[in-house]
Amino acid sequence: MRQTELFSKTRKEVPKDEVSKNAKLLIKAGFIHKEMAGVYSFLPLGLRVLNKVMNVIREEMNASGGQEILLSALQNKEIWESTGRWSDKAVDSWFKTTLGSGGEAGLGFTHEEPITQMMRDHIRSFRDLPVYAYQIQTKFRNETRAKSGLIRTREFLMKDLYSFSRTAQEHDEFYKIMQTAYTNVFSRVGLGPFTHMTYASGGSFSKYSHEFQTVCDAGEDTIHLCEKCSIAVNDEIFSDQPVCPACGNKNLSVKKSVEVGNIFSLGTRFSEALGLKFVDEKNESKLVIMGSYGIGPARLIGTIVESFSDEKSILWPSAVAPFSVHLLLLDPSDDMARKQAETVYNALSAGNIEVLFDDRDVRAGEKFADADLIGVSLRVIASSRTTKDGTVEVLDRRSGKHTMVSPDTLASHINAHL
RNA sequence: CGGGCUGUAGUAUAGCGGUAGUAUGCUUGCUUUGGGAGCAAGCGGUCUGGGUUCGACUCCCAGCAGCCCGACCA
Repeated sequence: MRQTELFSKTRKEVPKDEVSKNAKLLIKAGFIHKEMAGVYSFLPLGLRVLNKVMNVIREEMNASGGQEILLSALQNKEIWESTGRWSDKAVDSWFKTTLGSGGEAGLGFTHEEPITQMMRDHIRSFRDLPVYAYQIQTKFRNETRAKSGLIRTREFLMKDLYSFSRTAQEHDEFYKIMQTAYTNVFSRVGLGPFTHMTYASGGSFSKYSHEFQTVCDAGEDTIHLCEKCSIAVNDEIFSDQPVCPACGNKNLSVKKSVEVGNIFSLGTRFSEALGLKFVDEKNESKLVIMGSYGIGPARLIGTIVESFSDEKSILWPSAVAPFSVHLLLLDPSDDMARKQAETVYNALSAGNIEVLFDDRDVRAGEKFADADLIGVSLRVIASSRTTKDGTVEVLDRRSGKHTMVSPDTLASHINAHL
């Protein structure tokens, strides 16, 4: 993509109402737009990152047997009444709205109820199970205090997968598959080294659940981490579970962290309330065993920025970078340099390498500053200097190494560094 | 939801009960061209509603919005 055609702008100063590093940088670099407190829109650059994150998640969910669906955001009050979760006392973060016809509807903050209800149409026999369905969809939670940029918002995307199993054993097997899938997701988006499976409260569903917590100063959670096992215990249950659940280590270190994912065993809480049953091999009617598994893709982006940036620049992990290469043309008025840059741009694009081409008529300093901010790790520079011997300069921001590369071998050089 | 703070050009800030200033941005021109360059001219502003006052951006009240601390986070 040519930067002259990118409508979003970088800015030198950030609006004073942003405090968190992730929101500051993402707004400064033109990835997101703040709509109101706790509500952000995605601009072209931000959407590219979001799509990459969502595709990583999709690939892992699909590989685990998940089938993608899309449930409605508007929620039927009656279904929620049958599980006791419609009242504002039970759930204080509901956004509710009045229908033109006079009734009430809610904007979904999660989807256990509607999917359980829906599955009654599709699950009858043990032959129909197990079922694993997921969606990536907008959730609404009326947080009394949004904060931390993309980490805690009122409207946010969530990948939520729901599992429907015949037996507790079948459920447990899938639960472990999800643990692996989640580990893969966080590892692929670059957060693996800082992300730890964490024992946590099961909320209203069960005694315990598992969270995936990324150690990060911007986090709102506190965990007790076993450095040996990379497993942690959430502070909320630490009094019940004061040692590492895997090795019994008592020397756990206290860390601030962001909850980037969680997985719950739901048992029959929802299948019972909504009557989701199946007939087993012996013609006996049984309740379906359920689980739910969530990841917030936008929160994940916020956490990635918190983890891989300084005050002036982002450095995206390559799997989620908006582009693979940022091509800078430094002397746009030099015909030779422009021609070289155009040739490189066309060649890389033809080789299916995603290139952001800074073809703007602005000074080198501004291009460098913007490129640092936007955060693509591989930078290719064409200028009146590089036309002299026909090579272009490649900077790998991760290592800080500059290399002069001939345009013929550029594509393979880049593929080797992605 | 309790407590606190703040609303001045697109953005960031200053100031004052009496014609609102600076930086940045944007427009135009000239000069520049490997780290947000320089000069010149121009564009653009007091959250909303009441009150006090001869006069309110400034003081008072309310509303709305935003931020911070705490509580909450299924």
